[in-house]
Amino acid sequence: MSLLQLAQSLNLSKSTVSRALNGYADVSPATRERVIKAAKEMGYRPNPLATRLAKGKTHAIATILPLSSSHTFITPAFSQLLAGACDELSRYDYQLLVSSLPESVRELDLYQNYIDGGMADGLFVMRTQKQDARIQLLQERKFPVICHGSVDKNVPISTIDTDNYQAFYHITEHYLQQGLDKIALFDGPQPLTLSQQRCAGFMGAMHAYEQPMIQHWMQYLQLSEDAGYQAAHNILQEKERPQAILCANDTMAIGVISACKKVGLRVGQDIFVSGYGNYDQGRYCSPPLTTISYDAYAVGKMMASMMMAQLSNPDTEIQHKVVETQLIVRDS
Amino acid sequence: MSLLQLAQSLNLSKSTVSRALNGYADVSPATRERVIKAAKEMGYRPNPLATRLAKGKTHAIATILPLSSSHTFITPAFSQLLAGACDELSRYDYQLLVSSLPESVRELDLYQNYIDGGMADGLFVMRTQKQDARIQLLQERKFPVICHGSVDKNVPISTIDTDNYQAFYHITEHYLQQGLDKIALFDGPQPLTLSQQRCAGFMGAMHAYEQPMIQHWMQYLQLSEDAGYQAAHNILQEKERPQAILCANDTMAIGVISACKKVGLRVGQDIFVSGYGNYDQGRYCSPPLTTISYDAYAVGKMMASMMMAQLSNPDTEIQHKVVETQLIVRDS
DNA sequence: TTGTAAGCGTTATCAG
DNA sequence: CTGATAACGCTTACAA
Repeated sequence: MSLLQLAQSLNLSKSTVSRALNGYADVSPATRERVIKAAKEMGYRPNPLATRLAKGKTHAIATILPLSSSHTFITPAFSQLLAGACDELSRYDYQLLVSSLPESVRELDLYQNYIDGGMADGLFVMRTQKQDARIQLLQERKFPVICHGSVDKNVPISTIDTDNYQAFYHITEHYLQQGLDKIALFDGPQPLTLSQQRCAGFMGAMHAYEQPMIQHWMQYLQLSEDAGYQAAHNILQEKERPQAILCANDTMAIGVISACKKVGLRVGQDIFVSGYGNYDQGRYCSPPLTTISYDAYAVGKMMASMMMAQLSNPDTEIQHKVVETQLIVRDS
Repeated sequence: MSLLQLAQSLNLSKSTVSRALNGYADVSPATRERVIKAAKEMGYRPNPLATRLAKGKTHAIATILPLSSSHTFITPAFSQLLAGACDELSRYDYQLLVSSLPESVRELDLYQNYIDGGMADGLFVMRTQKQDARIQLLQERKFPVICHGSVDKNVPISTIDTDNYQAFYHITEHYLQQGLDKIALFDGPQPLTLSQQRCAGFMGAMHAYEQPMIQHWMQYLQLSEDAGYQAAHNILQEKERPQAILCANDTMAIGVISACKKVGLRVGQDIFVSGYGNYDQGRYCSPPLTTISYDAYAVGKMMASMMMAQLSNPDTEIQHKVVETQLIVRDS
């Protein structure tokens, strides 16, 4: 059932029917009613492909999964974020296009594809980096983007992120106030802006409390259990060991806890460990993990609505949203 | 840069250029080479919307997230599955369309939308039910579908699922062989085919070992921690209590373990608990959870390739793939 | 208020 | 082998 068929069955032209259906003003109430009624009866559905071709909009926002080759898959936080984005987009009749990065494809090529491929009206970029080639590319081409993670001040792209600095300042302070001042930081991969902010938060607190920092206790690691295990295992061999280890996410913290147990330390007594993200795995590990929590679903929704705002009005002001985090103190 | 522009710059017609680019035979090698070279130089990219409109194919497969209103979000298994599907689809230049079910929308309406909305060439249906209205709808309209979960024998739709019967037969047998014969089954929601198969597997083993089953120890529950906790808490009040509780997934099992601890039972000694899915949360809970594992990423890939097969040839035989599971015995 | 006709960027059918 | 020309189904000036 196409627009043409519907129009013919009503003895009207395609344009009139189109206008009636799309709520344009210049169509008589009587006609409009007739059209709408017929459309409903005959079960007419506009072909979205045709609409989009005509309008030059795809009504889709794409995001590239940070996964699969590394076999780490989606973190719980990311899947909540996806759900939030999905829900919000659907309110605007937009779709979420999820694509993965196949082994054989270079990441930038995939972005390039989206830029001049016309498959999406905008892109969500996750986990920004300090000198992010993706951002640079997208911005040069003026492709609509919302980032999860910061970008350079002079780059006119809207972003959203948790308050990484504040979160790590806070948790550092938490341990310091308990008299634990020998603290290690197992940060995320160095290029990520979130890692740098967390590091800054940690150092900020250490400075404020006039605590010395031990260089090789501050490490940039992969966000994996294994990386956490290895690094902790190494450090804990030394004569002097930290009283607390702050990890960049819960997964890494789980690995650190294993290493602590391995060398006979009681987590929550001899040594303390914290994570980030408030994943299930941390809630149920032993001892339950002290962590930093935030509402990833809400972040996803926000990314979607920021995107919609930008698409509907390209002059929308750039904004950098900062999301509150919450320290969840458990037994670790 | 459109096809027309490219053609003009080469003094050729659109059709010739199109044919050259799409690898049709009836174009001279010289021309083809010239066209391909120019296309590359000028950075020509076909507009996918136009291609799809002309071809009548969207090159997208949709799936509807089982989530968000319930705020349970995506299970780890499901996100791995998504990643697998995504990866495989991309090899065929297909996209994965992820949509959620907004609060205000009826599930069937959303499916209806996909059927006559022309937004996707096929649909992945997850967690089939016994009398599944979605399946019925899709099948009536002959919409291409691959199901995760069984369907009625006479319904001509391809499916893939883990071997639920076998898995639960096996784990039941595992406990029985250890002399634990008072076993409870906390199954998933009754309408799900997977619940019924697991129940059958459990009963099969109990029969084979000539063990009586206790009716009210066999319950259909939500796949949530809370449901597990409540149900276990109730049952454990009674004078006679089970020696083992088989749960429909790891999340539920976590709840059951909490309840056991609450009433002072030592899991792994006084009572045993198992899950399904091999989620992280089970690997790290205390004691580590005995569970049933399978390769969800591979399942996703398979669903994608089954879909591709069906789309490329509608006469492809219906198949029902069964995926092996693996019993992972830990301390619970 | 309605209709005509020209796009949107491809593919596909037929002549030549 | 190549080129018109008509789809695909919709939107949108511009006329009437």
